[in-house]
Amino acid sequence: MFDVAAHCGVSHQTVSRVINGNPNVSAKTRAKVLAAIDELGYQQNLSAKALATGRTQTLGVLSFDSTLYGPTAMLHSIQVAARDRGYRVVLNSVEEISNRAIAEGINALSTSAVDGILVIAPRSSDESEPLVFTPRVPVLFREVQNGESFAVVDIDQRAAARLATSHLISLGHKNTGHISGPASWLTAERRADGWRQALAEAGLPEGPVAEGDWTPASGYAAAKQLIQKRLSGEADFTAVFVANDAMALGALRAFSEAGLRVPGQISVIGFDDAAESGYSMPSLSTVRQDFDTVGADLLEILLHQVEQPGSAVLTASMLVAGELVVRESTSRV
Amino acid sequence: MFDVAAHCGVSHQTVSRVINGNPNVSAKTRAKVLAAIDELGYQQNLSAKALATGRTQTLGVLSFDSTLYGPTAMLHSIQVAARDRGYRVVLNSVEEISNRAIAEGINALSTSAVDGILVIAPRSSDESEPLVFTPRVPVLFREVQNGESFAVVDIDQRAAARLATSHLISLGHKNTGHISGPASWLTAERRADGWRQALAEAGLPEGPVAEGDWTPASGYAAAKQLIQKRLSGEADFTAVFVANDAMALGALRAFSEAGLRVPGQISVIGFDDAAESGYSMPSLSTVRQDFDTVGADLLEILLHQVEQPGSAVLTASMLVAGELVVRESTSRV
DNA sequence: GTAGAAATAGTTAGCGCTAACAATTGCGAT
DNA sequence: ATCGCAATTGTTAGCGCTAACTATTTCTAC
Repeated sequence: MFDVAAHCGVSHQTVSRVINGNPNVSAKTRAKVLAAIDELGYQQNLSAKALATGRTQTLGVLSFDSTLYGPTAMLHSIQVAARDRGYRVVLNSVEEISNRAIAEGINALSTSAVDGILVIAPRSSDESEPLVFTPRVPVLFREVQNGESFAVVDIDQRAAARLATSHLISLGHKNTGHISGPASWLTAERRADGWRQALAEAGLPEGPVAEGDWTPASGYAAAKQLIQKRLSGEADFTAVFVANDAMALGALRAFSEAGLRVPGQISVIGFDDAAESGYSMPSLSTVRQDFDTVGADLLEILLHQVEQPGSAVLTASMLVAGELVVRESTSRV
Repeated sequence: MFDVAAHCGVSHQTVSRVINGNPNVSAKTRAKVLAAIDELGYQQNLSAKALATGRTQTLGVLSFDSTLYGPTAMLHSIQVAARDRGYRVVLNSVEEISNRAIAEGINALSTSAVDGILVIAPRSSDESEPLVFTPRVPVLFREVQNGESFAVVDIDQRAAARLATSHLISLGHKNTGHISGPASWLTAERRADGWRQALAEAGLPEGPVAEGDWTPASGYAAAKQLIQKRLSGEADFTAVFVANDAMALGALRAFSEAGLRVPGQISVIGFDDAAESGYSMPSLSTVRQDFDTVGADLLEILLHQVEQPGSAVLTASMLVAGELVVRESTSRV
């Protein structure tokens, strides 16, 4: 910066003013400085700026170590939203779904010179050890455990699961099973909850449940378990709500291999509306999650706290509704 | 840091030494300082450290704006590898596949206080405008255009595509079509190239080609085009090499709707080995890409340049082979 | 007991930038 | 021509840290 200043005979402060768009610089000087910057290929040192201002124009995002559809789609939305708002993104991810891992991840990010932290990593259903961390910057969660009072913006998982289940019920299904995500995930728990609620509201019994790990392979295995229960007479069902599309795709194959026609004998509905879901055979009915809206809202709220530090922290939760997408895999009984 | 020093009656430099693991501190002093740090909840200011040392322990990753399997899997691998090596990751992504966008992305990252930059964004097949940027830090590419002399580590796209095509040829297919990725992607071009090479080596003619955009929807549409050509007698084929699994899934549906049995009448092979591919009906033969190896190798080379700045820049390209995964969608003629 | 080396701790300067204030310039009104 | 005010530009200090040096203590060998 001093080089640039020397090169065109002004003070370093004037250069700083030009770079930061300060209006109190004459057009002539500005042009001169700009030319010198260009000529010398000068680039601002962000560390020094951060040290002087205490702001880094960088947000930390704590995500989850996986290539699952949900987390990656969420990350992508956030990143685009952050860039639109002029913020950089530092990425960190947890390997494990637990409060301890999340607290560690937040701490790691908070030493990373960020102005705020967004936690989009899935939360654990284990609420025995509370999440404790000492935030130096605003922290915003996409998902919170019951009883936590952090601000949240998320898809309304429970309501969306109820929507899917109600769709099955409206088609006349009296016996609906569920293939859930891992019990350790809060999201899995909430989707299972929504399924249970919808059945209870309709006065219907809960069908058989099997647990998967979100992968197609696990959905395939879980569906086989359900089929086994059916064959053994332990439990019957004519419809299944699967907690994500990837597992639903695996389940479709398991049903097909068992000679059960979908939707003829079994209706299947998934969750996510992944790109593939419209092209399976049969194509998959599902619930679409609008990650872009959630990402934009999360960022909006976090930046509000970052940019107006004094203002009240929003604790009201904003829940975005899921959207039912009906395709071929569900039909009347 | 001065607070911590005052709190336990040492100099700030001693605190700095403790934090940075300098051995010239007595065990007693170290314990005292550590206790004070803990008590005061002190956290190091990364910006100040970066300013003083000129190093940030942060790498910039330039990715591509999408939720496509390849880019997200690659990003994930890199991020894990970087964390293992003690580096933070700043994420930036291009919206468009072009040299101009990549150069802009690199420049944006290079002002972001990073020690090195990894470009995993797909490259354009348009080589008319060369990629120009002024690196202040080491930059490593996953993919380079012909004639560029930057270091590269990548899956050997051409060889992997040849592998897939040779598999079809070895099953006796004399007429193999191709559903390609967007012509603007270098990767798509190279996969198409591999397909062409394999056919040429076997002395077979090139079957019909249709272009997609990597999505299942586009694969479905492209397959319909091929089917149309078949019906009109314009071109016949008994096998198709599809440039990624997502499009292949769409193609499977298109063939099924047209009453063409896979693999009975048409063999289909994809590329990627996405999680879903083992559970489609029929399950998809494909070529697996080992992103973890590529990610780890990329990081290795970049960090070598970052940490030993004087050393020779590796320009030799390391190409990782794809692995053939044979499932149900391919069979003998 | 003492010299001398080794281990440990403290002091000073400066990384590149911005905030706050001080100094200069330009320009219209008198 | 002179004044006063606004528009510009310059000066100084300091953000929190580490590098390089200097000072002190501790230990060993004689």
